[in-house]
This record gives sequence, structure tokens and C-alpha cells, in this order.
Amino acid sequence: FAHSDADLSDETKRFALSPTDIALLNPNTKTCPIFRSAQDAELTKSIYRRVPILVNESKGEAGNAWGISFRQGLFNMTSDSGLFRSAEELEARGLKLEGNVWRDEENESAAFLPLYEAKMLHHFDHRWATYDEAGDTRDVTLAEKQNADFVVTPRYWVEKSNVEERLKDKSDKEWLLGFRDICRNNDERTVIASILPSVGVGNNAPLMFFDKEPRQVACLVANLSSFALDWVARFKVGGVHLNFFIAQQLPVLPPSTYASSAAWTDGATLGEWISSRVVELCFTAHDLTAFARDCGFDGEPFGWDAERRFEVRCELDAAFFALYGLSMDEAAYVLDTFPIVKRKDEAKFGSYRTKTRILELMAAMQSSSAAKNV
DNA sequence: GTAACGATCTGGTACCCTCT
DNA sequence: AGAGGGTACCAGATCGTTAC
Repeated sequence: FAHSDADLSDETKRFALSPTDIALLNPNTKTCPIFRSAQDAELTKSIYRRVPILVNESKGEAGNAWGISFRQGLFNMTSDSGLFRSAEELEARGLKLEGNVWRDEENESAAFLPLYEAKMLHHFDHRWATYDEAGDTRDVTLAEKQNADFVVTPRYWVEKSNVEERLKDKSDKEWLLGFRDICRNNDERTVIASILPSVGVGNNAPLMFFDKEPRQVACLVANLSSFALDWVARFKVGGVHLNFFIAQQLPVLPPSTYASSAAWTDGATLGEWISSRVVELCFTAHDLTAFARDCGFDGEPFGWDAERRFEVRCELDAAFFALYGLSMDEAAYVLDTFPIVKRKDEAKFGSYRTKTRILELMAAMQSSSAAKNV
């Protein structure tokens, strides 16, 4: 991100990284991160001194507190394309479409599940984009999101038995955690992870599998969706892929974090405080009922209320800035490095309200912590 | 077979500039 | 002011190679 020779004489853009620094930031691969300034480098190093990486290969099982394993989706968009079926084919076979699942009235096991692609997912949203009748993708509308029965339409479907077979050694859950492989460090947001139903998934939406409680996984989703983590991730993504080796070396709070409570969680554990918010954000449609139930929530899907979602997401972001040990000044600096978020906020609301609200919430958290210490 | 990842292609949007 | 063109950005899909 030094674009001209003049940048080389800018003292804020000139800094040194020692071998120890590089080993701190990318212990598995010793890859050199891409910092834009000395300030970025120093703040990132301070985060890595406090927060462990997701999978530290040199530490064996102890280096994988989440018991996590990865897989490039369930189907390779190139080599598995022979298994993909279009709506026309399935209709011609006499199958009936229910939601986004094609069913055979005579043979219950012969169903075809949607094949999700990464672009259909976004933060806390498994209904971000859908295919239309013409075969083009479009964003899901607000009215559609507000309908808990609405489901996205994929480009292809895959046989349910193929999905089950590929999942049988990986997960017994009826939901998955996927993230976008294709991303850039100058996109609006870089790390985009989401809970999605247990369906077919293309290789550009890699999946994470765990041996942890669903509520803890919900907390991980919030962590992966936080500005704090995203800011760090941007120094790690050099090309256009969020490869496994990059994901594994992101600073991610360990599951044990969520067993404790904070002054601002009102007596609840962090796990309860965070996971209840994640369920509220994710469980907006009936096709994620299994996820809500696994997290201990028995109610109906939450209505899609943009203002409420904004508030809850700001709460989560404020929480993760605090959990990452960032001061309000540091959080403000981090949020100023998301120009597209800022620009869209200003265009729609007249100011960078995401930043304003997160900082307000951080201030409130700090004063409740201070009150508790008295 | 899985994973990392480059090359190329597609189709879209956003924004800026110039010309009329 | 509006039309048209150019360019950058965005988000993939597809195909291929290499390594293990």
C-alpha cells in the first residue's frame, strides 16, 4: 500500500519487523504480514500477545483449543459438478419444490438440497443473496428477510445422501459454519462467516467443524464477525483468498473465554451474553431452527429489524474490542480503517454511526466495570 | 483426494471526467 | 443537467498446476 516513492519517505510508513515479530504474528508459516503503518504493526502485535491464534500447529492439541477442522465446502464446484442438478432437471423428474428443497413424494430419502455458494452468505445472515428466475444472483430484499419462511434459491441442488455422506464423519449437527474464501483486504469487510443450514456447500465457502458446544460456536461466529478480528485479518490476506493457513493464524479468543463473566454482562457468562445475541441475529428463518434449539432457544425466529440488528451488532463489536484489550482510542482508529463502512453510513445516515455507537457502548462498558471495582 | 493458489473470465456497481 | 465513456472496484466461477 505504498503507492509512490514519496511514501517511502513517510516516517509513519517505515518500520522494522524482527524475526520474533513475524513468528508472533504468523507462528505456523512465518509469513510476512502486510502492514500499512508502524501503528498498525504495533497494535497488531499487542493483540497477538494477548490473544492466541486459532490453530497453533507447533502446540499440538493444546494449540487447537476449538478442536477445529476445516474442509473446502462439501462439493468442489469444478470436479463435483457432475452431481449438480438444475431446477429444470428436478422438475422434469417429477420432484416437488418445498422451500428450497426438492422432494420425491414416493421416496422420502430421495431429496435434493440446495448447493450454497459463498456469495449467498454474510455476517449473521444465511439469506444474503439468491438466484432469480433468470439465473442471476441478487440481494435478498428486506421484505423477504422479514419473512421467516423465505429461503434462498441456489443455482444448483445436490442429492441429500451425498451431503449426508460427506458430513457423517464431520458433524452430527443440522447446521454448519462456513466462511467466504474469496475476499480482499480492501473489501467492505474481509472475514465473512455465517451459520447456515446443513445443506450442500461449494468449495468457495470453506467450513469449520468443532468438538465444542453450539453456544461456544455461536460466540466464535461473533468473534469472526467482529471489526477487531477483521482489522487484523486485513494484514494477513495478501491475495483474494482467505486460505486455511490464514484463518488458522487469526487471533481468536479461546472457548474458555466464554465461561467467565464481565461487569457489563449483568451476571451472565460471556457465553450466554454473546450467544443469545448471535441467536437473535442468525435465527431469522425457520431453516435455522436446529441451530437455535442447539443453543437452548425454544422460541420462534426473530423478526428482521434493521435498527435492532444494528444495535446488537454494535454491542457485540464493542464487546470484542474490549475482549481483545483495545482502548476506545484504539477502537476508533481501527474503525476509521473501514472506509466503505464509513462511506455507506455517511451516505445513509449522515455520519459514521457504526463507529459512534460502538464507542458509546464501549464507554458504557468501561463505566460499569469501574462501578463494579468500587 | 485435499489443499494452496494463480490465471482468466464474467457481470455487476460506483465514480469520475468530458462532451453536448 | 444529462449522456456517454473509461476505469476501478467488487465477488465470484472455472480451470489448471503443484505439493503432499
